[in-house]
Amino acid sequence: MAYPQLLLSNQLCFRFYALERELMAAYRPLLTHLGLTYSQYITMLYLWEHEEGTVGELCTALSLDTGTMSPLLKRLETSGMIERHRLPSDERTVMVQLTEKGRELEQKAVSVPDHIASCLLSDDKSEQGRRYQVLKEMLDETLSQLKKSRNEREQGRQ
Amino acid sequence: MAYPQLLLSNQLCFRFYALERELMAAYRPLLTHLGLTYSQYITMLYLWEHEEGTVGELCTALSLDTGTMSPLLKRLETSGMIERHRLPSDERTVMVQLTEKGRELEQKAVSVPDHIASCLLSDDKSEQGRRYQVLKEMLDETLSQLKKSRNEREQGRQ
DNA sequence: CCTAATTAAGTTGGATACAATATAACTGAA
DNA sequence: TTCAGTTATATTGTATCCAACTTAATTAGG
Repeated sequence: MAYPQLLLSNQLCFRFYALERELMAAYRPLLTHLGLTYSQYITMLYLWEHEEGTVGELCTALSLDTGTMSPLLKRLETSGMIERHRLPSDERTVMVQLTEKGRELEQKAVSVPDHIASCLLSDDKSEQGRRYQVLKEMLDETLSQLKKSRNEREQGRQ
Repeated sequence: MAYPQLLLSNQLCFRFYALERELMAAYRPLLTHLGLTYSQYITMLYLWEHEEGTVGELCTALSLDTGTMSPLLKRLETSGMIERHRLPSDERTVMVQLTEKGRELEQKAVSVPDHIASCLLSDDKSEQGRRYQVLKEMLDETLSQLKKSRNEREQGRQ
């Protein structure tokens, strides 16, 4: 091969790409049991934490586009987990709120993180907690660096 | 909040999810310039490395389903990057090969990894290489652990 | 030799993602 | 006051993803 930087096995990014899908595969059976997809699940995580939020706040918190969020919320509403109401003070803004059914789902979701953790951690549990923490920090750093690069890129285009 | 394990900010998985999409956003303008999406790009990476491969080999190498791969290859064929031929020795198997146009695209792709690296690394370049290596290893470990868990899960179901 | 099981790709259907566009509501400057 | 610009959300179009199913070809057991 003429270009070692083009080898799949050398690529950090392919690891992220593959890992993300493998993670989703780990979540899928657990979340299917709750009647959720992963993006619906993190939307519910936000709502369990904040009780309510506008579409814009959800988009910002989950780094998702309205083109993803709007139909997703429509499906969550159809399945009875949330309600949507336009604010009387500003009819453009849509407030998303948990229904009783949506609130109750939290109980069934409590075991999900532990189950996922057991898929992520090796049988040898020693040192795992610390590695977990180090990995978290590296991901945060990488993510903020990527966002910084994107901002600079988008500034440059204007 | 009653359940700290359900806080978005505590979740390792949400970091992976967000990071993967931020990475794709970094690739998008570069790859659009080549007329590729990310999954088409890694398909080309495989082919630049191996010159050819069956649909099954590509699915295995990229951890993708035929339901993703078949239409993707159809689009790469339409855009003139690859050709597909069924093997005379086994008419079920489809061999994917680079066209001349597909081969030539490699030259234009050479700069992509460096560009992405510059988005990933902070301005302070000291120690970055080592951290990069540590991160790679942690991702590999995590990925193989996830695959192991999935195998055990699928074994258990049979 | 023949059919049942297996294998390799392709297709279909549902749900993301995101760019680009549309729509409706709000804001502000002349 | 009015309308040009902005803002918040929704919609449309293209491309993934994956589960489930289909089709065609090969293999293997009787």
